[in-house]
Amino acid sequence: PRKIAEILVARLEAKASGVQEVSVAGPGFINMKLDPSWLDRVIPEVLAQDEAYGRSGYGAGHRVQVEFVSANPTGLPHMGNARGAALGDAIASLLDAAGYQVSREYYINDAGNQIEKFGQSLEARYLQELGQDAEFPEDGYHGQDVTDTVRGYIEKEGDGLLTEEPEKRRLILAEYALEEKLSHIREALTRFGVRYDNWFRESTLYETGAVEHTLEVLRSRGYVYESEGATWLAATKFGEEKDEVMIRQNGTYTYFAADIAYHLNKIERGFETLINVWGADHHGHVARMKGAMGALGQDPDRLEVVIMQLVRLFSGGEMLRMSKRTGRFVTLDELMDEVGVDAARYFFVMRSADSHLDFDMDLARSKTSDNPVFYVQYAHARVCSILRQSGVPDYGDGDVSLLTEPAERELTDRIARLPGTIVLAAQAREPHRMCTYAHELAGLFHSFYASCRVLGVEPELMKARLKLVDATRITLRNVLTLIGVSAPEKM
RNA sequence: GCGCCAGUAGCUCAGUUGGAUAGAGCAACGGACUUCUAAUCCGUAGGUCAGGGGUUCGAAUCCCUUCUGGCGUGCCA
Repeated sequence: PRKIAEILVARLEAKASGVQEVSVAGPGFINMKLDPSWLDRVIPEVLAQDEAYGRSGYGAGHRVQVEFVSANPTGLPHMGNARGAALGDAIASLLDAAGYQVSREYYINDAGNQIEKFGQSLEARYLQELGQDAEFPEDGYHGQDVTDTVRGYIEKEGDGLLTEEPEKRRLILAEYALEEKLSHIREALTRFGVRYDNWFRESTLYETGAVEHTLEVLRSRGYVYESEGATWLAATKFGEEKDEVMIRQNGTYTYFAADIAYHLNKIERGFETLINVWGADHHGHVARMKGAMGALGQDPDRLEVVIMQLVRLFSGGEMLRMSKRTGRFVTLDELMDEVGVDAARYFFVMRSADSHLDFDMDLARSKTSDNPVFYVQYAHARVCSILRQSGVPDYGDGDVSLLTEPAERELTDRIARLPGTIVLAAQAREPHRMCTYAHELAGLFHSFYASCRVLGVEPELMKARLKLVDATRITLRNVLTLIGVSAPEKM
């Protein structure tokens, strides 16, 4: 390889393209050293683009839908949902910045079995609250929030349901609770900084006949059969270990049947790529969902599922279990109260999705340097402080070629890498890379700060450095915005 | 049993898709505030990349295998 490299280098005419020097190194690498003036183009461009800096047209308007959180509206969003929210939103933002046309969606499971269970739980609490003897379903929702909801209902609507048909009673209570939960979920996610383009209700798939239609499509393609009183999907035909029930013996559709209809619906709405962010407890669903796409005659690769490993919550050195069933879990709201939105979002995005996340509440709660989000935010605050105190009304004519210190060059170099980093992170659907980038950029700025004074140096150099500082501000802010973390001007 | 994810410094984790001497943050140790925010910086120390085979010029990264932990393997969602 070295000899080949030498032959190539001898024939390269690099000077014309801004390359200062070409050399062979190591086992046969061809190193091209850019002309120092190459970096001088960076800062003016960043200042000119401002909020658009980092964005690119890489995705060429390709239509992508990101579906995330989609927590059952039978409870409040918990830590796992919070990770999904931070992750999904950041992935969507990354794709948007990389030039894709992105739509964020929340799938509301307002139909099916769990709603039935929800109704039973509500009914039991309702009766109990009104002094009746009612048995609480074993696999019901044990959370205190169910009782709270019921109390609120009684306060508003009274005890009229005592005389209602049980089935209708459950339906009324479930509908009431569903809307209440849903509005809490919206509020919590809004507070968390997440905005959805669409909230999609599972129930509409039944109302519009989409589920039946989907089943017909599958049937016509030879993937459906009847057995033991149930209707099955021949999943083994597309490589699954066993077939799956679509319609139960009791005539109701399974979650899987509705989910296939939902994904067909997404395709029909014109999304070219579908990205779902799911918890690890759903990973068994991935292969059969992709297989079902194929069975529908769609390209399975259009569906991508980002699986995130579960969150373990530690407080006071003790691990807390999270379960809606037992009702013992930390809600997204409680998390935001405890550690704030910025720390929470940074913590969730910081780690790659396929690592387990041990969320240390005590650490996130602490406002000390142990907390990595402060390191990055502090860099931004320092930047703003310099700009605020500079007293220089206009440094637009600053000459950035005066920036020759190693710390200045390294900082500029890293600033220049934002657009490429965003594209790579978007391609890989890995927003944690942006945290790594932000942390490195902040570190380079802190080093620069320690070795190069800005204010009070001779005027021409000061103006050049103010430009660099301003470009750092823009870059830090744009990265933080991308992951949903604020960029404070003072700390 | 089978499948997915993980195993990298004392701890928590990165590692740009197979490249050059494996990097950060905490924790430890030693330095730096008359000057733009010390929530910072500079330095020192810390490694059998879980173990073992293999692929090749070259492996933390790919393949096989063993071990450990988590999750899944429902006519639940």
